[in-house]
Formats: sequence, structure tokens, C-alpha cells
Amino acid sequence: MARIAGVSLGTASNVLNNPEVVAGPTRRRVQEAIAKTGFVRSTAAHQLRVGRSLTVGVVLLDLANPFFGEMVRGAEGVLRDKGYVLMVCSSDESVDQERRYLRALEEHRVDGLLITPVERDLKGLVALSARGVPTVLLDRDPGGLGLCSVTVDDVRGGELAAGHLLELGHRRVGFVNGPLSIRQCADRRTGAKRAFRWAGLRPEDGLVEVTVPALTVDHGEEAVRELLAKKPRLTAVMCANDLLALGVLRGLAGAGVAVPGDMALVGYDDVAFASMLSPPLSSVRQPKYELGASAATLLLEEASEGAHEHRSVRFEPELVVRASTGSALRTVAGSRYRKARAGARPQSTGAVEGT
Amino acid sequence: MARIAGVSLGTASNVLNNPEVVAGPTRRRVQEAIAKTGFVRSTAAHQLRVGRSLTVGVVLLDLANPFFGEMVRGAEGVLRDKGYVLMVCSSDESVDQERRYLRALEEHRVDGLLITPVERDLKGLVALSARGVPTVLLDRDPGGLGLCSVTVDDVRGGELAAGHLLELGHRRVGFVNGPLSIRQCADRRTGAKRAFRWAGLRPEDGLVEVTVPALTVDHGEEAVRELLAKKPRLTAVMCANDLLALGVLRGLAGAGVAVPGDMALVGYDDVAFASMLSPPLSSVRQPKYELGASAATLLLEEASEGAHEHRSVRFEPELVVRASTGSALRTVAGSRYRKARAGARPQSTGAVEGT
DNA sequence: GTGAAAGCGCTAACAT
DNA sequence: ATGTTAGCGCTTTCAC
Repeated sequence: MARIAGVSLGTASNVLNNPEVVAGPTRRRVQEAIAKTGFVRSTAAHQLRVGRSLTVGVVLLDLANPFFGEMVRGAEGVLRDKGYVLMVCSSDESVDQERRYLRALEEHRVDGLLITPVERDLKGLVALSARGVPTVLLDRDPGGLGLCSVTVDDVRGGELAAGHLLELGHRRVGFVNGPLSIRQCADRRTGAKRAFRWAGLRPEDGLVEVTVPALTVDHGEEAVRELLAKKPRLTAVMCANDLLALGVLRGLAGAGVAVPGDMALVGYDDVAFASMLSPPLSSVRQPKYELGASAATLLLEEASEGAHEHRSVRFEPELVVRASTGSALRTVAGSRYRKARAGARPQSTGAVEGT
Repeated sequence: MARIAGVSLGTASNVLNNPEVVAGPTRRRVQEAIAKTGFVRSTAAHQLRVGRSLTVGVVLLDLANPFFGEMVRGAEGVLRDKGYVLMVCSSDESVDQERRYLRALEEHRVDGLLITPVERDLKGLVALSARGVPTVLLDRDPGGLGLCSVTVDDVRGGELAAGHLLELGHRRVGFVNGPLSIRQCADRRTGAKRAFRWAGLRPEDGLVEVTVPALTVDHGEEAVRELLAKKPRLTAVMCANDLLALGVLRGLAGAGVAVPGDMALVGYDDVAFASMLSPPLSSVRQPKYELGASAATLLLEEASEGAHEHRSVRFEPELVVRASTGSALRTVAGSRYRKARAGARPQSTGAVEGT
């Protein structure tokens, strides 16, 4: 023990926590002893005294999913500088597993919790928060309950995708969407319709929906037959996610339909391989890293402030334009949409990436 | 506190840890009190007494990389049932960051450590292990030092890829590889050559190497010109990873070369989108989940056994055959390779996935 | 079967 | 400026 090697005891603690209060020579002596004995302080004992575990719990659906991986990196980026270590848990979309982990994290007395909850009922989390564990919801609306949250505006995302196609002059747009019971799917649909209305068009006329049971490549590919059968013929397709878009892309290739020549295509999520497809896929990106980083920041706020005002941060998705949507279909019509949109709101924050 | 609500103190502890030693009625009374007061035991205090933190540290290069994400899931799968929670840390390939995290994890008294070390010198980890923290290396050879490890046989992987093409009858095979300073690249190359020798062929004649500075899509695409210029003409190409393969695929498409008709193509890693390409890409898969799971198992062994024998587990990569390598070029020649290979070792554990 | 008491490693208040 | 002491919440003898 550093104490035996040195000469004091409680002073050693000061060397670690209030170095300035210890006299130079003493301090050095203690530090030497620490180095020599290979002393490493115990967080557990520290926690028992001080009440902070220097630990933050993160519960998400599946760490193997790059979406969550990147989000965690965002949180880690801000939290590690504050000396926190992350306890990361995959609930696997199981309410039971989630409960077990929440229990374990509470036993560990995490100083905060970031969670994408699978349980519909949030009252357990509200209670946890009331018990003094700062809690931030990830990609989930707190629905008026007293919780912080960080979400992405999926309505806006749907609007961006549809709006982009409208700007390019498309007036007959297919929309391959998943079940509306998934909140994200419903929201993106709402956004797409809104884009049509902004353009002075009726969604019922121009937005042709094809609903598939799951957001997979295969379902996307199957949807192509239906898309091509529509009359009058579609000139563009938007999809509820990139996997569907990839399937559509493959289906179109099989049918000899050129993208973007005969059909423009835009996905959603901007997954890693979207930029690698042929042609590279235009898509709507979610700020995954920022999502995590901002959640962590909210957490720190809630942990430091005495009386805390719960806050909800909503991120704007970002349109990433690539080759799959090509250039304007008819210049004149394109400008019409742009004009209708102008002045309504800050212009779309679309980023353009090389082909 | 449960104690006040109930009637005893140290007995409450027994209700939690040795329920059978407590009389029925008493036990029930305590449990009620626990439920009513919302008591949650403190791991920290527990740890202070018992010495176990119920925590395992995981240090990897980047959690946003799906390779690591999946590996962590493997570890989580076996560890969570034992009541452990994972402290996951991304070193970002920074030696400094790695050291900081290792320090923090040791302060937390993790019961074990899984790490993909960035620091070349492993003596810090050996010391840590000697100090009583069971440590398992992930995807890194312990080089004779006393540490457990879990790795994947990249030589074998290279052999699988090349062997597959040889079995199909290809005799002029391009190999787009990264810098040999990367251990994985060097190993895969060694394996590819070995496959040629097994087939009774000289690698110098049949294996045509193209080295690129980095394993990216763009470098793959650029390599195509060089590949197509080779005489006599190549009939197949293998790549050191899937990104390169994707680039090659794109380049070939641009040059009007059909895959697999005019050129067979096999990648490495079997990333998520390999199966989604057109045509779906044959590749060599690393058992990511199993890597993590097996590392965790090793950790548990090391933690439980008194005198521990350090073990190294080496995984066999797995050939995933998809459409990009098509069918045999010339049946006769194909069988020649197969015959040479037979009996040499347990046959390749290749899995076949739908087109 | 249950209670009482010591102590894990640390920090903060107090005494010197 | 340094040493002394109490106690964080728990487990674990050891009496009863």
C-alpha cells in the first residue's frame, strides 16, 4: 500500500484528489511509492464514499448493428473525456433482457443511462429517473413524460427524399414503404405527402405507395414488378430504407430499366454501402454519431444541474445526393417545386457527395 | 432500508445470497420489505467485500466498425448469463487512448479483459494479467508470451479463396492485395500461394499480383485496368477484402466484362453487403461472433481455474460461395485440384448461400 | 435460524 | 501541512 511505503495515509488520498494541498516533497514521496507499489485506486471504494460510479449505462437493441455502434461512439466521444466508462448492453429487442440489464445497471449505480427502450411503457424509466439516474431516450419520443430524449425527424426525412425527386421534376413517384405500425415508416410517409402538398400537388395523384411486410432487400426486389405495372408510368421511386432501395435497384437492373436514366431512385438511412452501389445511391442520412454525442451531453447536463428541465433534441436528417437520382427530369417543372418550397423554411441541408 | 422494514440485518444479505439458509417466513418478510422499499443492492459494496466487480472490460479499435460490434455481441452472449456487464472502450487505434482506458478498467477492477491491442509491445498486458486480471487477446497473436488469444487463420483464408478458384478450373488468377506490412494481407497471400502449390502449380505462373496502397473501393476500381492488361488474360480475380472486390466489380462492369461469365471474382471478409451485390459476391467469412464468444469462454476459464494454462484458439475462416464465382470453368481441370487437395486435411468447411 | 461486529478501500471532516 | 477517525453498503465469521 502507498501508505506503508510513504508515511501518511489520508494524505495519500489528497495526493490523488487535491494535489495542491500537499507539500511538494511529501507529494513526490507518495507518488514514488505509488509508482513503486503499482498502486491503482479502487473505483468501487471511491464510489462507496463519493456516490459516483464514473460509469454510464447504454442499452440499445443490438450492438452488431452499425447504426447503434456509431451512436455509441458518439456518446463515448463526449463521455470518455469526463472520465466515464460505458457499460454497453444489447437488449436484443427483448423486454425481459432489457429489464435484466436495467436492474444490473442500477445495481452498478451508473451515473446515467442512455437507452433505446424496447418496452412500450416508459414508466419504469421515469421511475428510474426519479430515483436519481439521469436518463436520456435515444431515437424514441418521451411522449410528454419527464425524460430527456434525442430523436431524428423522420417526417422531415421523408419530405427531403420526396422533395428532392419533385425538385428534379418527377411527378409520378413510387414509394416502397414498410408497415405503418413502425413509427419510422409512418412518419416518412407523412413527410413524403407533405412534400407533395408543398409543391401544390395532390399526394393521391403523384405518390404511388407499395407496402411490403419487412424492410429487406428481397421485398424491395419483389416490389419492382408492381412498380413497373403502375399506369401512368413512374419516373422515380423512393424507399423507406436502403435495403429496400438496393432490392429495387437489383430488380430494375433485372428488368432492364436504367437508373437514373429510366427511373430515379432514392433510399433512406445512408448505410455504408449506399455510396458503393452502381450507381451510388442517393439517400437520407441520420446523424448517428451526433445522436449519441448529443444524448451524452444532455446526460451530463442533467447530472450536473440541480433542478433539471427535461429537454428533447430533434435532429434534422440530411439528404445525400448521389448518382441514382441523376439530374433534373424537366428543368421547368423542377424550378416550380423549388419556388413553392422557398421561404417556407430554412432550405434543405442537403449535402452532395461525389459520384 | 430492507433492514429497518424487516427486523434483521445480516440476515437480509443471506436472503439475497443464501436464501436456503433463511427460514421461510423470515425470508418472505424480507423480500416484501425489499419490494416495498425498492431496495437495489450496490455492486460496489459487494465488490469491496467479495472482490469481484461483475464487470468485464472490452477494448477494441472502433465500436462503429461492424466487425467489432459483432464480436462484442459474441462476448456479451456468453458473459451476460454469468451476470457480467461489459465495459466497452474504443481505443481509436491510439496507444494513448488505449492506456487511459486500461488504467480506468483496472481502477474499476474488471474481472477480465478482452482486447485488440494497438500497442505493439504486449508486456503491459502481460503484467496486467500477472496482477490477476484474466486477459484474452482478440485477433492478435500473443507471440509466445503468456496470454490467451483468439485469432482467425488468414493463411487458410487466402488458401480457401484461391483454392475455390482453382477448383473451378481457373489457372490465371489475379490477386488484388494491400501492402504486405499489414499482417492479414501477407498471410492471405501466403495462403493463396499455398493453394497453387497444393494444386501442383507454380504461383509465379498462375497468381498475378496487383498491390494497392489501401483496401478501398476506389483502389479496387483502379486496379481493373491493370488486371485487364495482363497477358495471358486472367479468368478470375481474388481480392484481399470485399471493398477492393466491390471496386473491381464496378470497374469490370464499366469495362463491359461480365461477372462471372468473363471473370470470376472472390472477396474477403463477407461484409454485410457482399450478398446484396449484383452478382452476389463470393467471399471468405470470418466468424466474428464466435471470435467474441470463444474469447469470453476462455476468459471465464482463466477466471475460474486456479493454475491456468494459457490457450490460443484459432478459427478457420469459411468460404461463402455465391454467384460471382459462377460454375466451373473446365470441369476436368477442376477435379484435378480437388484430388490434389483431398486427404491433405479435413476438407474445406465451405458454406453455400443462395444465389 | 438469527443478530452482532469487523472490515473491504476510500474520502471528508476534524484534530493536531 | 499532515495524521486520525468515522462511515459509505455490503458479506462473513462467530456467538447466541
